[in-house]
Amino acid sequence: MDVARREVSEAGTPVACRSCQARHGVVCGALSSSQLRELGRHSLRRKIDAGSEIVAQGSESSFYSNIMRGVVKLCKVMPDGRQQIVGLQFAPDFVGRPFMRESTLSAEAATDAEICVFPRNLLDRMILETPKLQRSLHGQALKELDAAREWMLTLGRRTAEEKVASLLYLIATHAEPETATSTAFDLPLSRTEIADFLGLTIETVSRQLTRLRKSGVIRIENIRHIVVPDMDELEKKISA
Amino acid sequence: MDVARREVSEAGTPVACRSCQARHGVVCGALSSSQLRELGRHSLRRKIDAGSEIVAQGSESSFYSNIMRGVVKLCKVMPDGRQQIVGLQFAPDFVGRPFMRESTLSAEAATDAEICVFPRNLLDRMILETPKLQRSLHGQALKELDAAREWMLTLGRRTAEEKVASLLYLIATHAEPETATSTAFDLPLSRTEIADFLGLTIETVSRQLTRLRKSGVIRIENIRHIVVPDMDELEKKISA
DNA sequence: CTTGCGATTTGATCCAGATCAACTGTCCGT
DNA sequence: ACGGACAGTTGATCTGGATCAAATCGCAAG
Repeated sequence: MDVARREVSEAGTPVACRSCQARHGVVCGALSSSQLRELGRHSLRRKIDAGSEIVAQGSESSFYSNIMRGVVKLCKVMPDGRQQIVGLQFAPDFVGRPFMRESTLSAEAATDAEICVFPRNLLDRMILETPKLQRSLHGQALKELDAAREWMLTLGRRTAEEKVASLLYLIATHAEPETATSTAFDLPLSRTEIADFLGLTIETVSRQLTRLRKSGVIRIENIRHIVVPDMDELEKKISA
Repeated sequence: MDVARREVSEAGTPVACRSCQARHGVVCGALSSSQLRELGRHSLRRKIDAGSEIVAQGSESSFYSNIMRGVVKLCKVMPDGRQQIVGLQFAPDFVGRPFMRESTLSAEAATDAEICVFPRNLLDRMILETPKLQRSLHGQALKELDAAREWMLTLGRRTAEEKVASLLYLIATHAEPETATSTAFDLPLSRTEIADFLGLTIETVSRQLTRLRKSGVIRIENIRHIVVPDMDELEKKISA
């Protein structure tokens, strides 16, 4: 038994995979102690710089991960370069597409992040053996599906101002308490990324942001930090 | 044993739920004979007219269904009436949202359809008891998630012409062989529904359709029937 | 402190798609 | 055959957001 693992067990915390340790994600929470130990033996905690790719679109990835800290964006790009962010993931979400070899999208760290990486083969086997894990991942897939469909409404039918308000609301709601209260938070995305998430250009994102600022719904403390004095006012801007 | 069920067993086909019979969906294919018999005892085959609602947005539905025939559209509507279709489902897809009481979207028959309806409680129990079923539904959820994200790219980044071409391609690819070859098919959606799926107005849908017709990519045999002489040409219009 | 460079904001103009308004089927029921 | 009610098409015009073009900000390197 190596040092890192012994430390965890001896500390009295539940035996966890070596790299996730106490911070259980969608995966670790559904495993038995022995599975956790086995997964831990083959997993690796990795720091990822903002902007670097975790999985490339069209590639065959041989691993899955759990987000331990930070924000991950899921992107699709067209051959001519047009880009659409199709999802944001926060700790402790699972990143990967079970039951499919090739990824149809890329996963990229939006902020500096830490992820727990484990081998695809091993987890695929565990999913088959562990109904509770299957259930857990099924649950996350359904949650992501709900979010994707909600965003389809935003993309297809909301105005630019409503789109920007929707994004701010999403971030305010999902950002980690460490970096945010419900009324102030750091934007994990650049203006370009916001535009690619909302199906807009950076110019209209910028304009709508100053519009919301001038109407008193938000304060822009600095380029990445937003204060929302009254969440109800923000919610009204979404008109839903 | 009632007549309908005896007929099925005696015909030598695998014992199936009474109403689905030989046409197994995502659910029936994953159950044991005895489960199939139990589910069959509590399920009901229903004919649904085009346009009528299967599940209402915001309601607590006490049943799930399997599509046996026809096309079902999943809709979201905003308080002011703006509407977005967030998915199309074809036989033998499963309709419902496991693990959640209240539906965040409505499911409505786009064409005349037949569905196999079964009680929520019973299926929820079976999911818990039957890893294979969980796996099957997990698979469908992931498939829908992929489709939703692909459509997010369409909604956010494609032009009106590309959107309409994307829709035609989707229908050509998914329509049932009975009503379609790869190059000719019936549209399961009205112009209004197409507009609500693509985030456009009916007028631009109509204009882009005649544009595609005039450029020779499609023929409009009648308002609901499309012929695609060369699928590659259609695919080019999607630019992806 | 200055310079340089990428990110953001702001301004001026353009245009794809929305809106408004006829017009044309098509399919009823009488 | 006729009329009326929809569903779809086509045309004219308008506009929200895109595009093009400068500022301005922020910040790291010298």
